[in-house]
Amino acid sequence: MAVDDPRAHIEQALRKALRQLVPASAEAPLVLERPKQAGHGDFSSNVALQLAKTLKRNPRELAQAIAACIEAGETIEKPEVAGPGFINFRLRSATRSGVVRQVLEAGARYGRAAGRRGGKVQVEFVSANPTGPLHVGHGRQAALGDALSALLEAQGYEVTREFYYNDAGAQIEKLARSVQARARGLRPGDPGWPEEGYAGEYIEEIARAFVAARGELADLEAVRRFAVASLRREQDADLQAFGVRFDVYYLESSLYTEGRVDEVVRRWTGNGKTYEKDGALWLRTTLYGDDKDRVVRKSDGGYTYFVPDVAYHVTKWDRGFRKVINVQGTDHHSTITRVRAGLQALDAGIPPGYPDYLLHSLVKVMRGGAEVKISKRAGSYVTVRDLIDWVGRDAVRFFLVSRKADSEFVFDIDLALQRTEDNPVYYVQYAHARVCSVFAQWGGDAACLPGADLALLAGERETALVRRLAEFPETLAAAAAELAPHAVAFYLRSLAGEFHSYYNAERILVDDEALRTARLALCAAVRQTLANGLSLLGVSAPEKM
RNA sequence: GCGCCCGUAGCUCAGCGGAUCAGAGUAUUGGCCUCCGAAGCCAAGGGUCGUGGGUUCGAAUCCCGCCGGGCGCGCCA
Repeated sequence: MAVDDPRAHIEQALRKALRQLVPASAEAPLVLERPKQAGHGDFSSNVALQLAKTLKRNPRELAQAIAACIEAGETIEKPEVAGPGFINFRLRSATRSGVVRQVLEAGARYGRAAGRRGGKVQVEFVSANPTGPLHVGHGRQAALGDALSALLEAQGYEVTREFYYNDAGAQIEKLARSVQARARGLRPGDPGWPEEGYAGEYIEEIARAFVAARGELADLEAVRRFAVASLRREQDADLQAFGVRFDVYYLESSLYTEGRVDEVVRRWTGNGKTYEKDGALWLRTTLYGDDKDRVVRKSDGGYTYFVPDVAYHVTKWDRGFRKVINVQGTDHHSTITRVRAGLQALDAGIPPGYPDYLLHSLVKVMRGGAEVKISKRAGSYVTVRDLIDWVGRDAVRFFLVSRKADSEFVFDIDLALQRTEDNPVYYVQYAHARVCSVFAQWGGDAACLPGADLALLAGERETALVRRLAEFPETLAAAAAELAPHAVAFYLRSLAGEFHSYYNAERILVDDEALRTARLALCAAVRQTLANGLSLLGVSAPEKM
């Protein structure tokens, strides 16, 4: 019986060879890579290249010496030396295809880091002000944040998804005044229209609803409550339609009412980290890498926004989150240094790199060859709801998470509208539906699949598929560690592509029972892996399309 | 001006703590359904990896300069 973990097997063999040959360097770190080219085997080690310099030996000869120490067995073939000194390992086909059985046994758990405890993690994302509907930038954040959360859960973390609601402050004040003015019949730009008021149509809708509910227009506080409640409802409905749920909604106003903002300032001052200048209170953030000190309390007595921001992060720490990831737009990157500095200045033992950030570039929406400007204040922007209505939730989620977070995103509405079938999500979903269709056609009992003779899966395309399946767990681990959910989308694209090729080249439901069973087992493993990956991205895995 | 990020095929983008990548999709062109779903497959053309240096046995990948683009540089949030 071949081993279940070929990587560990090869590492052991390699380590043993090193101890024999170069005892002094035998404990050097071993990195086994997956060669990109199929001809280079299943695993590759560059250890000879790494050691060549310190040992002052020819890398290729060293590699050959190491390879000569490793014998072929039932798990691997005899390793080969290639290029400047790589040692390439090729698995026996039964070893390689053993992953099929692992997938079938693990089911929905395949790809997850079994038995690992990562501790508590909080992922904060979206955190939109309740001053308007969610725009496509929020959509990107929702897709990224939710996928990242799922990835971290798969790595054994206990994840809390959190939405920080700014329900206090000037933006909300502006919202209330805008609604009030609108209800009084004013339009944006009219004399008496509030400074930088919100001009979107939703303001008028809220104003009409407020009047219809017989609200007292002169009561600005009542208008504020009504407008905030109304927009929160709308945002919640949009998020629900997007398939994103939050565990905690944290209200900024509670930081004030619970005295947490004052407490932060007291501690800074008590630690001697503040000073008075020009009638304001300043924090010495330059002690922690900021390029200038920051105002804490303005000369008018109010706090600057970053104080509640720090107070909020203190609650994260106090709630026991030692790992926190904030998903935000790159336009917020300057706040990173400030928030971290504010936390440092508390002398509370919070590490300098706390919290982590996943920053994403803005989404540029193109329509009719022109950019649609995204701006809350302008009021004319594409909303998450628009995107969902146009191309469907699955396509929006997959698309928005298919790109590196820090690359600028061009979302072509016309393309999405006219050619939805070009969206890569359908390609992946189609592979899943195809497998389902094969099984429907077959109509047999899937219980026989785990007993399939997997050594029969030795064809070129079967080898490629099986290798790809084996990469899934490490792909997820890397994506989680690098905060890079897009890697999952690219992986699924590749897996689906290899399945489509296989499907077109080979018939699954052949007459030979043993071969048919083996191929069905492979298909079942592909289906399971596709479903697991899509699930992480919040995308459905349909049986029919 | 300063800081961070980004320049890879016509277009949209992967690859980037060196070596075993010049890559994917799309678009263009040509093939493949009497046979498990053609929303698919196979094949072809298409790029000095912005540019100029540097380090190395080896650079799309690391370092520096320049050019081009994005985002920040408030006693706004």
